[in-house]
Amino acid sequence: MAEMTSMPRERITARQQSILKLIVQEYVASGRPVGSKTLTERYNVGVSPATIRNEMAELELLGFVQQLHTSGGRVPTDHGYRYFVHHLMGSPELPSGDQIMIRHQFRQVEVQLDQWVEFAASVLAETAGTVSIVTAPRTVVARLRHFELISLQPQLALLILVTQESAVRQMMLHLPTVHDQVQLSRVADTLVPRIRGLSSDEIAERIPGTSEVMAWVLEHVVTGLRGLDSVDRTQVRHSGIENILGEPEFAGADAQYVLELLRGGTLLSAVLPALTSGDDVQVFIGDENPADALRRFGVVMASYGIDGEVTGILGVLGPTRMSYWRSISSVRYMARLMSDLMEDLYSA
Amino acid sequence: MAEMTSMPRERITARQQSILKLIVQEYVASGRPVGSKTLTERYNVGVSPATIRNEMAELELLGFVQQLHTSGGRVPTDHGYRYFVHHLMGSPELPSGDQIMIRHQFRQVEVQLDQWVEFAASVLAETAGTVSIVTAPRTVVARLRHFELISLQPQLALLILVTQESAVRQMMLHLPTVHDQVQLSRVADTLVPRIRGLSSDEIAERIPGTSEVMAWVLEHVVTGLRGLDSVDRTQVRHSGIENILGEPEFAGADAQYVLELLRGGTLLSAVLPALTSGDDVQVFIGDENPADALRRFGVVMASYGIDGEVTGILGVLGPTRMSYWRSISSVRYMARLMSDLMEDLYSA
DNA sequence: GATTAGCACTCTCTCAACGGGAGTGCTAAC
DNA sequence: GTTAGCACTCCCGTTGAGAGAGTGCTAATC
Repeated sequence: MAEMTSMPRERITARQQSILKLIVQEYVASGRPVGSKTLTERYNVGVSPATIRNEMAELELLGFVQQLHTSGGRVPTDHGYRYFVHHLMGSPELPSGDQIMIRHQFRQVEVQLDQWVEFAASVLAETAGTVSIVTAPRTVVARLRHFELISLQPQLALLILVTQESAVRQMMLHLPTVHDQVQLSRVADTLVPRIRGLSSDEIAERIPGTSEVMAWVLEHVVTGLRGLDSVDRTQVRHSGIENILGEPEFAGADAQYVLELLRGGTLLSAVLPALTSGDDVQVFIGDENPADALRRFGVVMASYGIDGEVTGILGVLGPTRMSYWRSISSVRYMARLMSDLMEDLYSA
Repeated sequence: MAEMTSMPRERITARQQSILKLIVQEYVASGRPVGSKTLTERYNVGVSPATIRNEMAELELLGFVQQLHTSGGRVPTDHGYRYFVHHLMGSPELPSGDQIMIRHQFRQVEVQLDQWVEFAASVLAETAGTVSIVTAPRTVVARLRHFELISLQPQLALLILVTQESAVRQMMLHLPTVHDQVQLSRVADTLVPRIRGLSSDEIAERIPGTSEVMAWVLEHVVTGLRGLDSVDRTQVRHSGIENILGEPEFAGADAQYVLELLRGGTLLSAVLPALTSGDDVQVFIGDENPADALRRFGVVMASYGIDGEVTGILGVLGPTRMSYWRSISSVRYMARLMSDLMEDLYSA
């Protein structure tokens, strides 16, 4: 079964192709094994059930479909899905109406990274009709653009960091001594030009040789920047669990399992290494998944952002019996949209 | 059934009380109707099953318990739960070990409102073992403390608002003309002292009579402040859906219903008007719920914050058959904790 | 030679029947 | 007032029959 991960090379006839296509479509829609008779009834293939049966038997021999029980209908194998995705599905593009609508919705949202990530997750879940997951983009290494100090109480200040990539972070800062807004502004005005454009490590080297407050502030600037270096767990959003609760595959306990996958980070850490930086969508079906925990699922993922600068990951997770057309077109479009948004933010 | 919302006044004997208590506890734990025999087997009541049966018949007459089917075990009624909560449960307090642990965890989290709200939701879900919901605190009316302008691109700036209550909001600002950081800082320095302490409406009146950029900036300060006036939809967090997925009450489709309640805001808008500002936890059981949509659930809610200044709501939602002890103690403690955190922020 | 009609067969799914188990109310004895 | 015993009720898991859908095979047809 290991060599199943390679692309199928078998030649099958045009009629077999169209039958396979119908089986996949029908099974995805109904969730029940597909028989020869239902096929002739529901679609107008030009041939009789008997002919379909012969072709089905052949398709089964080649490993594209499978019988769950003797004399039950056929169900696509992972292999069959893969063939469908590669050769029969066509090029999945979201209807341009949907594209415009989504882009418009994003204009309504407050221009802020957090919001985008969360919103992307919910839009993706809805258009794909499955569970979605989106990580906040991660810069290779965060560099400071600006920071501000705002006095909240005599010994408590708000520190606001802005990176080159316009990621923003706020932190409370308990000060060692009493300072008012004027003093704090002076501290910021002095420090900012000296550390602009530097990474956390570079700033850390310069801490010595400044006053007590300044050292204190710098120290927290460094920790704050460090936090922006790596993917933050709270910055991974998922959405759309309700979409799979109805599916027969996920009766009760299995939905819990999916939540585990999403929340525990299993999905991400499993998929991450397999995600080549090739700029298109990647599809993992059943057995092909890089982790055993995902063997029963279909996963469609893409990275977004600007190569070498900021990159994030987004994608969907569903039963192997999912609409790959919807999923792929949705993921592809969302990745493109998020990349565009990053471009807007980053191009200085 | 409407008068059921009032507190039960019936006098029942001490033995009936302890039997009712056992029925509630056993039913909450097992989920199956409780019979006289199981009770004597599992707990050592000093009497025989027959006696228990007599007492149960009496309890049923009084409306505390109910038989779902003839000759099935007994199940508490909403009335019975209410009596249990009021008279039999004792005073629910989280074990002090848990209290310390939770408070400690909050120290680890970044000091930021968003984070607190999200974290509170997840902690509450876990300790209560149900679905939780937490709203961000809302100020009666937001008043500006400070704002900053940070240049991102020649015509794009980041506007950071800080309210008196230390709520922070960032917004992207497309500028009508080109400005650099120095110019923007000057704008901020000029405006801040003139509008400090004012609400959005008060600032709106002063817009005329300033330069083009200033008017532009002020306009956005006003919209930004307005956003902080009201509860933001994205600022309502819930957590713990996985906790109810396993329960027999929520096989499949019903879990979707709960998600609807949480996300659509039905829960909040139903419970909000009924939440008197009395500072303790409020419990709605089944029929007592202010909205029909919640009739099958138990809801435990409390408001937190500082009266008249900042208030938010938090609570849990579960099947009527839920552990009210756990829920109430968790909600009570979290409300207290969040209030303390608000106090720290607000006391200037 | 490919296609199709017909047929016997297999397997799942639904539904009714059934018996064990748990619980009840009642009566009579303690 | 409490309890043992008993007849009765109802749920629930199992079983078995029949309907429905699907299959493979063979023989006839285009």
